[in-house]
Amino acid sequence: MLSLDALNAPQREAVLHERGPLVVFAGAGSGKTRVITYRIAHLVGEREERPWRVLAVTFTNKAAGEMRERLGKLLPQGGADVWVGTFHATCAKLLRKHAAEIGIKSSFAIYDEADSKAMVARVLRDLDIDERRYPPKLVAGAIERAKQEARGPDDFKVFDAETEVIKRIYATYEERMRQSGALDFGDLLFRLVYAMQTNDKLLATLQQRFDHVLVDEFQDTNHVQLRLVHDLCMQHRSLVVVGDDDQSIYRWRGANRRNILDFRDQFPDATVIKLEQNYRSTARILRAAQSVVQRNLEREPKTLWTSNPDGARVTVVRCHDERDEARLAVRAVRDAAQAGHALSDIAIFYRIHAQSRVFEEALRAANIPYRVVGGVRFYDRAEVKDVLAYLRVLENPDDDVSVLRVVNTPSRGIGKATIDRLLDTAATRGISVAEALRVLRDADDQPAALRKKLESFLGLVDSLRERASQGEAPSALARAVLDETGYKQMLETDDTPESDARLENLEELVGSIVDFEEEAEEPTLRAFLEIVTLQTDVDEVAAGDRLTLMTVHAAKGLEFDTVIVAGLEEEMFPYRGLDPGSDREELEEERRLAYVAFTRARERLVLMHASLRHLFGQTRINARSRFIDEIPPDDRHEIGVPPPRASAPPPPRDVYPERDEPAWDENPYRVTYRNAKTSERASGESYVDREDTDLAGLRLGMRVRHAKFGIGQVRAVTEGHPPRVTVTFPGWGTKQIVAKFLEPA
DNA sequence: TCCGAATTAATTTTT
DNA sequence: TTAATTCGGA
Repeated sequence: MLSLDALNAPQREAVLHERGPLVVFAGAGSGKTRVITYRIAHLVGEREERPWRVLAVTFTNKAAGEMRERLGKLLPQGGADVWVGTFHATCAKLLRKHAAEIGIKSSFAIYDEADSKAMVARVLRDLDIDERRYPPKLVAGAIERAKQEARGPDDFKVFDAETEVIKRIYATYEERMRQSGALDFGDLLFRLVYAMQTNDKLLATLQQRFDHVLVDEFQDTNHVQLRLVHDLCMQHRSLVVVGDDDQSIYRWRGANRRNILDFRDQFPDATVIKLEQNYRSTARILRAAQSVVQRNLEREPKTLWTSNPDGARVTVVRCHDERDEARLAVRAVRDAAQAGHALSDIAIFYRIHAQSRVFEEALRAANIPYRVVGGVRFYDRAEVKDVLAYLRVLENPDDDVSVLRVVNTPSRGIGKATIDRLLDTAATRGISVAEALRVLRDADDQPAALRKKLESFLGLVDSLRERASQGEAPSALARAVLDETGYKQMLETDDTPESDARLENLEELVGSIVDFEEEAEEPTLRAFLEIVTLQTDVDEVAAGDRLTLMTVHAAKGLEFDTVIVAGLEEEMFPYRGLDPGSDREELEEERRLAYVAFTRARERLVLMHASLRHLFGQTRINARSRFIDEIPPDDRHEIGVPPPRASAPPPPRDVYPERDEPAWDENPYRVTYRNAKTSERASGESYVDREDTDLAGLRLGMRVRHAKFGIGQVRAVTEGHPPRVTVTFPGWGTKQIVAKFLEPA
């Protein structure tokens, strides 16, 4: 008997919910995963639903893994049969199962973003389109977005000459993908949705397939994902979606918050449950987070509360620059550790990866062990991708992107000229690159030396493929690739520190294949390749007691005793990119991001901002983030270096003594702001801080005149060659202006 | 074909 | 600033 004692009233209601669609708005730390796992346990354990007819979808492999683990505890038997997986893995599974009806090979390769980009580049070449006018990255992005909106090449939205060209590229791209027997990430979802839409029999089959569908992080779904979920559950209409519109931080990846906000329009008979009790954070931290996100206009009304104690006030630390910030962060870490927090329960968050370096240096100097989450992923490393490309070619000879990747790696004298000839042959005859290789090898009009090189490459791949088809283990094949293609030798000959690291990575790759063979139900090469592309995050082994450094995005779903958020300055967080779109939506997403960041903290929240910051080789001076001032003054206390004076020279070095510093909480520079300006800015009227630091003769907040744009207000000053200033002009928006074109007004 | 200099661009990144 | 990509010359 499953005990529901651990659940509160709304949680229990969601778990026991009987019929029809249900949307659960689950605030941060309100126990949403618990609701999903208990509900599944209840369905299978109490209501005797068949586990293999229950589908739970997540976004990340990590979330899926956690769910499966928690389910295993609640449901000792049957838990393993429940379908728990990411959108992509679930679709891949269904696509392989129904490949014949859909008209694809069940051995399809899965292309990641880099592979798609390579494919676009190739199409560009075939169509003789300038790469600089149509950067592959941009075009691949457009195609990806189209697929997220369930639009094929024929439905691609065209509104100018450029999109017309992209549409053409898209069509050819699709053709080449088919030829290569490959599906990209977008295809995994779109092809299934499309197949259901065009094939009634398949639709009927799949609608029968699951009795219950549950979706986690529903606020992050995009259009196809909604369609997929909708189509899969229409028969039984047992759909439970769980999410938090305030934690929707992937709009730029196609996520549409409307999916959760308007769920009741899509499913008019939907039940709505809100989980508003937070079990994670102190009341003060929760208030801080809420007061920021509450300023957003479009959100589902809800108020989180907690029975946890008030806790300490949020610490706001003013720093001189990013190095000072790192130094003070180290102090905050030590202080938290002294208060009994394990390093593994402390994290430093930043808005962009570029901020991590200074922290790494400071932590290394301070001898504090840390790990950086994100950055280059294991399976994205060039050498790993190379070896995987060989393996993919063994599995699927027509995988053009992989063939092109390995054909001259290591170098075997098959250079650009030859590859051009290969691509031309493939394009004119409508065959794959692998087939074109054979054609050229057998062509009498080709130089004998070239034909010999091609023959040796083909012979190598064919013999490996032969071994693969004889059932040789994936790990043995990987070793064979390393030894027989000369890849390993190439690295050994190199004998640089980098090549050593690469060899180590390849050893690790082989090791991971061995692990896979021991654990997987079906230890085939195909299964391994699928896992590798769909599972981009390799779970690092529990690496001891370490501090965590990561972006706020990466922090979603995690929690720590102490959270330090760095770089809380205007332009930085809220971040504003190159052309400052003063988009309301963008600012609201930044606010949600801050909400996510703050709500990760259980006990201590430290917010840091620097008066001056070096970024991308420039010096920027920005006011501290409006998000700080949006926190109720009673819930924060402010420490750190004194604010710079107007026109003051840069503070002398000895203002920041390295030694003999007073303890963290008796900092003599402690200042508290509770003046009129705070409330003025809180209402969004002004970006101007009390700081009057100047640069290039222009000061923050100053009114300036520009010949074309008229009078505006200085929002940021950026040192460099030439110095630039960010100015907001009423009616023109925010512009970056070279300082000499401005004069004080 | 390959290497090093020049040029360019720069959030966030679940799969 | 840095890192990736492109370009030009040997």
